[in-house]
Amino acid sequence: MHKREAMSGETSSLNDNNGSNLKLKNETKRKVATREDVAKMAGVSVATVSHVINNTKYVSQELREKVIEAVRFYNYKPNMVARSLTTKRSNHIGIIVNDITNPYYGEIAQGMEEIAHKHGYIVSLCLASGDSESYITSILERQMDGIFMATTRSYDFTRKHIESLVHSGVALVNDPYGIGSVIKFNYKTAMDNLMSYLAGLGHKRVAYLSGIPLKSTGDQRFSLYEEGVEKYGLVSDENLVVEGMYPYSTNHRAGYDAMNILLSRNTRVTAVLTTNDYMAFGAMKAIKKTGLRIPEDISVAGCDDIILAEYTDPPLTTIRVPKKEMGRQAMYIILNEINEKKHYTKIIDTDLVIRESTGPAKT
Amino acid sequence: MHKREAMSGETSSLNDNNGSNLKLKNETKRKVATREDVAKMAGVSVATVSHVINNTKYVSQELREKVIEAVRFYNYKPNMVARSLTTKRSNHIGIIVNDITNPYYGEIAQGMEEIAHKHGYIVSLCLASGDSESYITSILERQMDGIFMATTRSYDFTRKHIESLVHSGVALVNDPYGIGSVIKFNYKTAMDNLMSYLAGLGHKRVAYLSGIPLKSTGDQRFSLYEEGVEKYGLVSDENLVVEGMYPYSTNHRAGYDAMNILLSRNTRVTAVLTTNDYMAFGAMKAIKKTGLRIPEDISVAGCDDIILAEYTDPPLTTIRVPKKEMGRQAMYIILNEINEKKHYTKIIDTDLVIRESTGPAKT
DNA sequence: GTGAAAGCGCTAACAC
DNA sequence: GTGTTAGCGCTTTCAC
Repeated sequence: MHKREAMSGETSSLNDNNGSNLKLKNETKRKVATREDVAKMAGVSVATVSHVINNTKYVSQELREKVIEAVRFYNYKPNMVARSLTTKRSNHIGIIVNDITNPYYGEIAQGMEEIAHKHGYIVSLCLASGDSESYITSILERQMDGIFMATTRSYDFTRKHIESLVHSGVALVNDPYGIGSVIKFNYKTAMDNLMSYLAGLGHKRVAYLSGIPLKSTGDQRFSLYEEGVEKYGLVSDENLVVEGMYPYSTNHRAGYDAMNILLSRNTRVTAVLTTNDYMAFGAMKAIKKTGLRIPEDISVAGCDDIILAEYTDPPLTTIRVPKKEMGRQAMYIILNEINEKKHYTKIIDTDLVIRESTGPAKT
Repeated sequence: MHKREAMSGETSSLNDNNGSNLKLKNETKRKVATREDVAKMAGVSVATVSHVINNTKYVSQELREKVIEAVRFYNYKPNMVARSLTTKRSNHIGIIVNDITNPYYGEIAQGMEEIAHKHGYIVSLCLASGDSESYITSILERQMDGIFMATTRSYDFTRKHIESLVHSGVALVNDPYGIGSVIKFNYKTAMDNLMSYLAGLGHKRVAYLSGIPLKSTGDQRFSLYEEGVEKYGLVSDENLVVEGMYPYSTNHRAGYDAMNILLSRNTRVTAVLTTNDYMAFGAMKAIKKTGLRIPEDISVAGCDDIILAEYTDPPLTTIRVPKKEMGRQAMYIILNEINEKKHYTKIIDTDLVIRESTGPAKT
C-alpha cells in the first residue's frame, strides 16, 4: 500500500474553525457544533433547540427562526448517537442474508433500505456466512431496533440467541422459531402450475435439488413438489431428491455439485427443480458439461427470477417472486412492530415464468 | 396485513426479570444489564468493569474473575451507543453503492463486511439512487467513522458535501474530488489485451457503450479504448460511442437502450464494449432481438466478470476484476485512515477473460 | 412558552 | 491496583 501525504492538510484543517466561535474542549477531536452552540447563538436554551428540531413542543415563531438560523449557520446536525442513548431507539436495523452477492438478497436489501431510509432508519448488513453468535452480540451491543432474518441459514441461530434478542426488545422478522413476525412467499399456485406444466410436457421423473436440509427447514416448495408428484402421478423416488450438505449453501457451486450427484445416480431424470436460480445456473452447467442438452434432454426450472434468469443459455423457467416488495414489507412490519409491539404475518404471492429451459420430456 | 396476537407475551415477558436483581428505572423500556449492575454484583467499581472488558488496565486476577462471572450472569453486553458517545468512535462505516442488486457491488460489500466485522465495525448500506444529500446528513448524524464511495454516481455529491464529511473527520475512500484515499482497478493491461485481441480477430469498428458521462468521470477504460483504437488502427468514429444519459445507470436496461441507439446509427459495428457486464447483458438482448447473432454478427465484451457472465448465452468475454478484494482493501484503508489520519492509494490489477461472446469479425 | 437540570451507559482522567 | 467522578450530546420532566 502506497502512503502519500495527507491531502487535506490534517491538523491545520482540523483547527480551522470555519469562522464559528465553537469552543473546542479537545482540539484533537472532531469539532462539530452541538445543540449548546446553537442554543448560545440563538440566545435560547438547549431545550428550546431540541423542541424546534424535533417539533416536540410549541415554540414562538421568533425563537424558532433564531434557532433555525443558528442551525443553518453551524450546519448543525443532531448527534444520533447521543439521541439514541437517551431515547433508547437507535433507528438502526439489520438484515441478515446468506450472500449479498446473490441479486435475490440484493433486491430484498434494496427494498428494505428504500423504506428504512424514508423513515430515518439505517440498515446494516449481517452476513450469515460468518459466526452467528458474533452477529447476535453485535445486534445487542448496537441496540438495533429490529432484524430481518432474510436467510435460509437462520437455523444457525439457537433459541437462546433469538430469545436474547426478544428479551432486549429487538423487533424480529422471520426468526427461525416463529417468535416474531413472519413474512414469506406463497409458492402454492406457482408450484402447482409448474408441476402441472411439467407433467403436461410428459415428464415423469422430476428431480428436486436443494441446497439446504429439507425436513428441518420445512421448505414449503419441497412439500409442494411432493404434493405435485403425487397429484400428477409422477415417479416418487428419493433418488430424485438431492439434499443440501453442510455447510449448506444455495449458490451456483451448490447447484453444480447437486446436479452431478443426481446425474451419477442414473435416475433417468428428465426435469429438475432447484431451490433458487443460482443453483439452477450451476445445474445447467453440470448438465451441459456431460454433453446433455437443455431442455431436449433435461428441463431445468429455478426459483426467484433474478434478473439474470432471462439471459442464461437457455433462458430459465423459474418462479417469479417479488423480492424488493418483500424487503419493503419486512421493513414496514419492523416499523409497526417497534411502535405497536405486535407481531404480523404477511404472505406474498408468486408466479410461474416459463422460458426456454423447459420443454417436452425426452421420449 | 394480518395482525395476530403477540406471541411473546409482551408485557409479562418484558417484566420477567430473568432471575436477576436488576433495578428497573423504567419498567416499560428495555431492561438490559448495565456496567453498574455488573460492578455491583462483582463488588467492584464501574471503572474496573470497564478495564477488564476493554483490557485497558491491569486488574487483579481475583477481581477480573468476579467481573467475568457477573458479565456472564447478566449476559451483559456493553452498550456501543454509550461507548460511541464518549469515545467519538461509532465503529460504524458506510458503503455507498449504485445498486446492491448488481453482484458487482454485492461482492464489494461482502469483502468489506468481512474485514469490518472482523474488526468490530458494522457496515451500513447507502444506496446512491436516493437523494445524496440525505445520505450525507445520515453519515454525519450517525457519526460514521468512514465511507467507501463504491459508486459510479459519486459525482452526485457536491464538493460541499464531501468537505462537510472531511470536516467532521470521516475517513473517505474514493470521494469524487480525490480528497480522501483512493482505490481503483487498473484496466491498462486487460484493456490493451482486449483491444489487441479484437483487432487480431479483424474488428475495425469497435463500439463503446457507457452508462455514465464519459469526460467528466474520467473513465479510465474509455481512455484506454481510445488509445486502443489508435494503437491498433481501428476506426475512430464518435458514432461508435454511446454515452450514458441522465439519470445515469449501468444496468441491463441501460445496456439494452444504448445498444438500440448504436444499432440505429448504422455504423456497421462488429464489436461492442460496455461499462460493465450488466450492460453487456442488455446489449446482447438488444442484438438478439434484431435477429443478429453473437458473436457471428457482433462480438460483445463486458467488464467485471460477475458470476453470471459465465452462464449467459453465449458466455461473456469480459474483464475480471477482484471485486471482493477491493472491498477488503477499501476497509483496510479506512481502518488505517481512522487510526493514522493518512491517505492511501491502492491499485488493483485486472485480467481479460475470453469466452464465446467474441469471435472473428464479420467479413 | 421557556429554561434548568437530571440522567441515558460509558470512558478516562485523577485520586487514593 | 482500584475507585470516584466529570463529562459525551441529547431528551424530558418539572419549575417558572
